Amino acid sequence: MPELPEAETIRLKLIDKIKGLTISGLNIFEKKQFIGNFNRVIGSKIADIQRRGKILIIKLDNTFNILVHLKMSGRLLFHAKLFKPLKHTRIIINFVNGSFLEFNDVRKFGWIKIVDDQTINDTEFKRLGVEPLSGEFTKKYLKTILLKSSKAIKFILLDQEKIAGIGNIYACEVLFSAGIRPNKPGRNLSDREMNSLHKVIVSVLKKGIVYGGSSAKDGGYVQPDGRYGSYQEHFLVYQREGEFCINNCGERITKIKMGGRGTFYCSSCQK
DNA sequence: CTGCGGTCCTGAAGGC
DNA sequence: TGCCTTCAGGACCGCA
Repeated sequence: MPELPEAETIRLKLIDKIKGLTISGLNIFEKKQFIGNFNRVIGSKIADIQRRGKILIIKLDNTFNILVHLKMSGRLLFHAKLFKPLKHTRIIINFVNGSFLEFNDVRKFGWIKIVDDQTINDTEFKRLGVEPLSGEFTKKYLKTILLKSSKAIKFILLDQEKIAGIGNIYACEVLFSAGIRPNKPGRNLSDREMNSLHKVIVSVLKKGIVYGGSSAKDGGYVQPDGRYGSYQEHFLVYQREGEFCINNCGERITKIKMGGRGTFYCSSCQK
């Protein structure tokens, strides 16, 4: 499912393809997934693509932005020409040069929103926490949010109001790399564990970007050209239930449910 | 305020 | 073969 590394990969791969293109029109096949006034974007040019957490921000040359959240099964695909809508194509953004951007989403959880700059600053991102790959995400910040919460560390990592961009896959991978049990209360982490956690949040997310994101077994994520990411080949615990831990501790990977989400960890290496 | 569980949605997979 | 159940899960909503 698209988390920060997947959204960032899409941003990096899409920017050269669509920057400078003029929008000629939109096809909206699933109304519930489109929010805002599409007239605001017709005739405007793509100025830039940015990202906030898991949300892509396609900035236009006026004061408007196209926000995209892919949720679990969303895909953003670029087609140079002659694109025919597929079964799960929900929205198409057409460019005057004949190319298209396709928003495809099997489960219909994702959305596209048209918002102006003011709305972005005042409401849209107001409740999002710090960017984990920015200078704002310091050890001090992490320690502060952890010490304030008695919630399980995994829930804190998934809380977009604290840190923006971590989803279920990267939360599992981060906690394994930090040697911390997913259900350990945030405020019970030792100073050493907090330092380790800070370090691996950054390194695991960066690694996800290097590998072009993760196209997990059940996931819908692909890059804008339709190709898979390869981070799933480097999963240490996610979807590895019953397999031996890579640390050769002799233990097998355990799967539990936390908040209805699959949670994978090594009961020997994660304390 | 917190925390918990239901909801949305579809297709794949498993059970009988 | 075919039908039914379960599972995947981010964000939001309502309730205790």
